Amino acid sequence: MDNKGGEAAAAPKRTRKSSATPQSTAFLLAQVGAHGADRFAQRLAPLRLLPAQAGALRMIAKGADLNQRQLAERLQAVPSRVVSLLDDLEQRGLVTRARRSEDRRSHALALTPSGEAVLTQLRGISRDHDAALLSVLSETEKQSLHDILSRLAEAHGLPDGAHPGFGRRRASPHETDCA
Amino acid sequence: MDNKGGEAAAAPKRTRKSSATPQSTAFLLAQVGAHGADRFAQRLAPLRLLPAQAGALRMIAKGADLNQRQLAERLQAVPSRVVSLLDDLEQRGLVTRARRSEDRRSHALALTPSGEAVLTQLRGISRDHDAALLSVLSETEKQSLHDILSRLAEAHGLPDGAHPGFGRRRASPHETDCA
DNA sequence: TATTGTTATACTCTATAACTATA
DNA sequence: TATAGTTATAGAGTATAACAATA
Repeated sequence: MDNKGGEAAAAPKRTRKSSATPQSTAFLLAQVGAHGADRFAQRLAPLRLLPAQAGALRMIAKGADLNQRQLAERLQAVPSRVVSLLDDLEQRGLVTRARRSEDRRSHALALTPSGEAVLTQLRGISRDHDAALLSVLSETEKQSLHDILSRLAEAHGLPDGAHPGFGRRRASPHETDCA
Repeated sequence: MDNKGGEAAAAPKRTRKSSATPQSTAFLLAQVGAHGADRFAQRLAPLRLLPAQAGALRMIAKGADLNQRQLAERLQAVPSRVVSLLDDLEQRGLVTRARRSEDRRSHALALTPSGEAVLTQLRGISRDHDAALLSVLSETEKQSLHDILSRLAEAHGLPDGAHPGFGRRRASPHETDCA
């Protein structure tokens, strides 16, 4: 409730300098990762986009003509969750659901021009977020971190672009800091 | 729903090799961090401990004679949440709440011998978890990753030992893989 | 009969705020 | 009157499973 808006805060309440027991790497990873995810969600808030919706837009842009089943799979979310995600995106004119002629059960998902525009904004936000989160690192360190994390993601079979958190909701009632 | 039990899975469904657009470092960080947190929660399940409870035990062990208000602060959780966390721990004889003589409003928290024993188990689990999560890295890389993450945690003022996820619940209905 | 998408129900969880007791 | 802890309530969000339509 104090430095909620600060990016690289200068006044932590309780520094970890004096910590006799150093935190485990896995804990730090989870801690920093979750913090970053929260900050990212806040950056997304002005666009009225959930992290999972941002992921959906990226997925749709990449793998053209996905149907909802496939999207759910790649997002690691249940189909009914994808429905509510897409209901919103479609209503706001960012995504279209088109019944396929071959198989009229399945919806081909595609971005509208507005959707593409939002995706572009999204990319900018991602870049800003990355830069802010890693600002204290040297270029070499950034590179090294990226390499290591890629290796870990691959080693653990984490599907490309699918956040475990996409399944969850993530939205504090009072996160209107940026808006 | 496929490689849920595998640690360093050998058969990812969708490798990230061919990914034309490399993931941002922040995304990878969140992705790997969340995955690790999930796995850790699973390791905790047999002990019937929530991640936040594990954090509470560690906090109580470290800062002796905390009261609930202080614990809530360090855990970045709301006081009422701490109550339910502790209700369980106390009922199971891992933690004691002792009314202070100086200020009878405040409860001095302490670990029982059973609580100490669980804490020891916890440390073992943490070590195992760390080793498993980082098994594909060289010693140099592990060191490098730890250093970088520590720097990031400090730069962003993340309080030592407090997970942003401690506020949330985290417990899928069907996570009885390990048990 | 199997599969895609949708809806609806039931459930879990969390925070807010009222409440009690101490100070 | 202010603070520590507790309780209760209300609100948000998810998954499960039933459903409708296609195949």
